[in-house]
Amino acid sequence: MAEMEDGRKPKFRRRAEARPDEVLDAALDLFIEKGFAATRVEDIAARAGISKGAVYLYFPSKEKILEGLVQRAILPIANSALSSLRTIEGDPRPIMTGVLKMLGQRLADARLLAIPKLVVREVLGYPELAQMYRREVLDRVMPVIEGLITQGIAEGYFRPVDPRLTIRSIIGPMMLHVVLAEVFAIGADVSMEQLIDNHITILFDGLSLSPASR
Amino acid sequence: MAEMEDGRKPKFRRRAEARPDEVLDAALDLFIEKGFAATRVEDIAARAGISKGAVYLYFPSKEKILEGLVQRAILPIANSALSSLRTIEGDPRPIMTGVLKMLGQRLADARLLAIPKLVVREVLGYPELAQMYRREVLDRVMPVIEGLITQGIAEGYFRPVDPRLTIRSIIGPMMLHVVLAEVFAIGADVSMEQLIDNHITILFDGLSLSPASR
Amino acid sequence: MAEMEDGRKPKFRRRAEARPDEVLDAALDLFIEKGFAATRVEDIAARAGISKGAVYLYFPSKEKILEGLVQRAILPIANSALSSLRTIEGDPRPIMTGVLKMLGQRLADARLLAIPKLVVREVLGYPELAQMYRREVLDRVMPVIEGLITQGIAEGYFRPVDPRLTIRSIIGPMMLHVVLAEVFAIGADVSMEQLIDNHITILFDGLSLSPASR
Amino acid sequence: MAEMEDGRKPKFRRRAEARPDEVLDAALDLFIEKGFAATRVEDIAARAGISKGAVYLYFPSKEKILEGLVQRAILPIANSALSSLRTIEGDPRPIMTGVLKMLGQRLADARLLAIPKLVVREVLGYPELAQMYRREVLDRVMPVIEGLITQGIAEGYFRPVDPRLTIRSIIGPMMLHVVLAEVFAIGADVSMEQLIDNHITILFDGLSLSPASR
DNA sequence: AATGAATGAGAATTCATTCAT
DNA sequence: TATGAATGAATTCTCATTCAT
Repeated sequence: MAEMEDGRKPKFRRRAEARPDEVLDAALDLFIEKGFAATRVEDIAARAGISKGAVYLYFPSKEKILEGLVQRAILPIANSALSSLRTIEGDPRPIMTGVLKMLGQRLADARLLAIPKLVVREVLGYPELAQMYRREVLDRVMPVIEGLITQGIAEGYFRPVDPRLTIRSIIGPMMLHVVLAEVFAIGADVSMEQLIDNHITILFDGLSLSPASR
Repeated sequence: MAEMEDGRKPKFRRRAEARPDEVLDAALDLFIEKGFAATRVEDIAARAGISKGAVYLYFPSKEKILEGLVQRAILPIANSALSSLRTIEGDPRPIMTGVLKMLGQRLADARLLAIPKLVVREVLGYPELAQMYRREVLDRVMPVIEGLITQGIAEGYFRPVDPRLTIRSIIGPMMLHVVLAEVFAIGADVSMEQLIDNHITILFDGLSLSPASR
Repeated sequence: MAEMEDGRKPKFRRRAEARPDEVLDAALDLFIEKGFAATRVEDIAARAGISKGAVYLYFPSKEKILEGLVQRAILPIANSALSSLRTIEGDPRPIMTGVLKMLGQRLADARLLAIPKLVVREVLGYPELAQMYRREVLDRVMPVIEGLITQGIAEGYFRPVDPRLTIRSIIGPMMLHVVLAEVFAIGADVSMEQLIDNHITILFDGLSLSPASR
Repeated sequence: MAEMEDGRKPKFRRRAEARPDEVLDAALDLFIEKGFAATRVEDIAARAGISKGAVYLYFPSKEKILEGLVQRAILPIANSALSSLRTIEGDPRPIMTGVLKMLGQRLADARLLAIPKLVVREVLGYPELAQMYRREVLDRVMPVIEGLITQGIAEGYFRPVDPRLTIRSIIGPMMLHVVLAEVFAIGADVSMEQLIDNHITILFDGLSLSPASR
């Protein structure tokens, strides 16, 4: 399509409105692979198929690429099903189960997972990244789950636990699973689905065998 | 020499064998504060009260300081009460509760927590760090907890869950709590004790209100 | 096309031959403001209201813009009243006074003054600029003034001074005034007119109070 | 002295307290020759006989080298004979003549002259340089000369001229001479001494031939 | 003629590591 | 042992210039 008759690669590709996104894609790959600090702007450029200078046409600094990456990832979350979730009457457990499975799917997508990983890794150098992530993602998602808990308690489905703390009991296991797998290569053979199934049982009904079933 | 007539601090610890440890202490402080990459060897030296060159008398490279830090932190864990824990007969729940509280205490100690944080953050650049941490810490601690679960199931205290997955349900909430607090400044007002209490209830008895208590 | 229904400025001067001049105008403004090195070709283009690429249609390099600027400023000087000044008989002092006042006026015009300032500032990088300025301006103007001096001496109006050196005594004060004001912000409240009046008195009659007037 | 037995150049030269000065010397040479912008830090290092990195041991930035250069040049001026000049009674003309000759000598020293040249050339980019030079040099020197004029007027030696303007008539010619010679290569064959002699005549007694001497 | 995306050489600065003392 | 001056590779960012459209 862009090949030239004489076989040379076209040196310029103009009016590429997709460029910033291509840069972000390249950067994400490399940040995942080597981390932010260890990735050179030149590497990003090379992977995006453009020159070093061209990167600076779209992003004023390497740091802004990181920011752009987080921003781009965050946008769709605002519109996600999750954040618009408003529980109606009735048992919140099926909904909560659904939410967990959805989160599980997202965490299984490497390019989606890469963003919070980046944020966590780079928080010391770029604390505003974590603030942004918190504001746009956590502050939207966590209240929804807390709402489910609160409602479940009010309607007599759940024990009178502290919703803010309970959210950690709900999500934490998935997070630990990711950390073990990604950082320590532990449990790579275990699927997120299995984990969620096992976890939901414990979460809702407890680890203890009820005296009745003994 | 130690006369201090001139008012300067006497140079105690000449040829002190504690030097490497002082370097590690200094490094730990700085790695916590600014991260590995952003910490200069000169900063470490300054905080340790020695010269830049002297650091290299004890550690052949900056990277080896990081390694030394993890190694030093890991040693006592091998000998810790936890890893030598062998459950006797009977209900494993009190023991498990004790283990969680002990972990909670450790996570509350910034200098102890700093090590896994470092490992997580630097895993891309120094994967051998994570391997070491896994081998020395996780591979010792996790089987103990898994053992408790397995035993609990065998003795009829616990539901027949998957022990390897269940460990994530047990520890995960504490980890998420740490991440939320440390990275996103969420829930700084919540104490680890409160979290553990809330979590233990759910963990053992489930979120659901048992039909009996309704 | 020139309808302006959309409210945008119509692009008058299509293919205008005035373009190079507009580029020079823009460049002069910016060179005055920030200096040659600190001015980007893109800035010049923006101020000239054209694209970066278009600048290169008129000037093959940034350096040639500088050259063009000096050249353009120099042309009218060759044809100026000054250079065609041929002293007639009689007292050269009124003429010399007139010349000084004219120079004073020119130095007060920022855009005119900018050219020698540029030449002086950029002489190290572009010595040919200084040569050009010398050839076209100084080598035309200085002999005229020297001629006035020589004639004044010959006709008995002036002391038998060295005309080549004396020209420095005539023009120097004005130049120092400009440097003090422009570079060091000294004497911004003093007008060139005042300076010239004060200077002419001294120049013609000396600082010393004549014995007669004592 | 520093030669090694095997003939290799010594790589390190330690505890050189003269280093900053050597860097400034090297920088001055290069700034004179090529200007500030066109001089690379690496060039300075090479000429100072050290590595690029070593320059940054002594100066935190290229800009600070420039600043240091001006600062170093300025220091002795505060203690110079000129600034401590306090006229006693009597004819100020011999003193003024002496001052002019002293200034003339200074302007003839290329390394001394280089500083104000630098300041003038770089004022746009580093206006604080000009402020410093003004504060430390001009604001000390100019009042002294103005004082001479004022005193000369008060004691009846000088015409009632404006001292602030007259200082331009006194110094300006020397400055123009320098500019013509340095920038435009005009009058390289004329010595500063000749200029001063010619100028002093005009300055004190005027260009005009007094009617008496006609 | 005109555009502006793209290039790439170049320069300042940093810092882990070395080594003369 | 200890120092800290010195090194130099590495990296970010800039901008004059080119050229496909």
